Amino acid sequence: MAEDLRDKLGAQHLPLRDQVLAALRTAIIDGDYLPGERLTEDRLAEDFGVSRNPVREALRVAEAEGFVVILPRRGAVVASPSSGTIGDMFAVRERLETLAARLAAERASPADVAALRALLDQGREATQRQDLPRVAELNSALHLRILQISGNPWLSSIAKSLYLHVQWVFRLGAEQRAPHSWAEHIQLVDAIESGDGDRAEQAALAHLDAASAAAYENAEGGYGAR
Amino acid sequence: MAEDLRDKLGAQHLPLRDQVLAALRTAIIDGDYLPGERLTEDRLAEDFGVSRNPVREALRVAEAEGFVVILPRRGAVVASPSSGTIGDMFAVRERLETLAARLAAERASPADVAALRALLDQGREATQRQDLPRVAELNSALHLRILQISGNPWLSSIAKSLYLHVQWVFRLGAEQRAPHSWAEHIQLVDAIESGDGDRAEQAALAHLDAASAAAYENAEGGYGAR
DNA sequence: TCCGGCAAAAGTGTATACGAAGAACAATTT
DNA sequence: AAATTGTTCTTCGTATACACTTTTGCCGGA
Repeated sequence: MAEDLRDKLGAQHLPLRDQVLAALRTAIIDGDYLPGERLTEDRLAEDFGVSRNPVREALRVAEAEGFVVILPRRGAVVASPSSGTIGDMFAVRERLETLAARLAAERASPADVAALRALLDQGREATQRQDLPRVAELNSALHLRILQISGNPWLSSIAKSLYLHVQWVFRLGAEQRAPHSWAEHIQLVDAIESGDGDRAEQAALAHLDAASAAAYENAEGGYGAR
Repeated sequence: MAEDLRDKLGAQHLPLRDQVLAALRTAIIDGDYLPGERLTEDRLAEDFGVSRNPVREALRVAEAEGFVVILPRRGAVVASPSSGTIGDMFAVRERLETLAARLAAERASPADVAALRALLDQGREATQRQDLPRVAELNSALHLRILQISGNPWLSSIAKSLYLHVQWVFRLGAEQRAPHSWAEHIQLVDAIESGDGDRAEQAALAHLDAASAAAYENAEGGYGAR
């Protein structure tokens, strides 16, 4: 029997609450809902065209992820990513993504490396076309892929969440730096391909330091802290 | 992350969903709900004596935290912490908690150090009394306190979540090691008090390595990976 | 005008009910 | 024995109700 488990379970049905959560996240990241803005359940329910229950469940997860703050009997407000936390985020990313790079170097299969190279090529091409949104997208894809190759689920899920917040804090500023950082990406993938964990970790560190420095420059124009 | 608004006014309520979530977490960690066990909403609602709504919201968060897996239209089952992830968890903890130790060393106020010393004393006392549960509790309290002193909210919240999972995977085994590890704790606090980041990081690393080694020994008797 | 208090409004927290649809399992038929 | 059908369980989304809390806005009085 060639029947797989994959569509055995109703896997293509995605619950409304997940759609609401995704929509809520992107709305917050894109700035449609501004930090400090009050998010009443009724309002969200109306915005997304659903009832209160899916909204409530999405809100609880969004709270756990740090996108909103829920005050008892007062409701939810969009969290305020004070620019002071940029340093905190990068400190954690530095620890986590360097580990990911090391593990990826030690475990990457040829197919994994090929996938990374493909992303690299697309990134170079998109950079030439000045397609900034696409570059940013590929940038995320590359890093996420490395996380995945590392094979450590904790690393992967934690860093993924961090990534969303990084994008939130300086949503456009980072895009402008992305082309510049592409050379560092090549170094990183080269190091991973070599299988040298130390070298990969070093390359990741260099990349993050550069990104961190750029982030601080762009941070000035960001949101004020509440 | 930590909004001061939270404890500003009238925040002593503690919504039911939070109580349910806490109860659910501890029930899973304590093994009252075993991995793979099916958790229907009605059943949980009855177990905790509440309606389905708080249960649903708690389940979504528990899913985000990795304690349960929710299959669309099938319901929630307790996640299976295969012992193979022990190494993954420790790899991440090593990166994170060493950073926490370093930051704590750099930022700890005298009051912070005093609080750590107090925990240390209580720990020594509890160890003499052979009060294992209390020792385990103080062990958690100490590490959590260091996380908090580090002042990095991301570090704190991520590591806190990891901690719960670590306790889950080898819930009793770790308790038996706890007395043995107390000497390492003293080294760690000493290093933090000295303000020497490198030394604190080193002490944290030594502690985690020892804990990791002990964990692997105890892991054999744990759950089988389903 | 400004202040204090009081009452209405808004909004969350919780419970309950109901219909729809998917998934699993049992029974029946071929 | 295999396939089909039917039943049951459960989630999913919706709707409604109500208690309680916080907020707001109004009103009268100084």
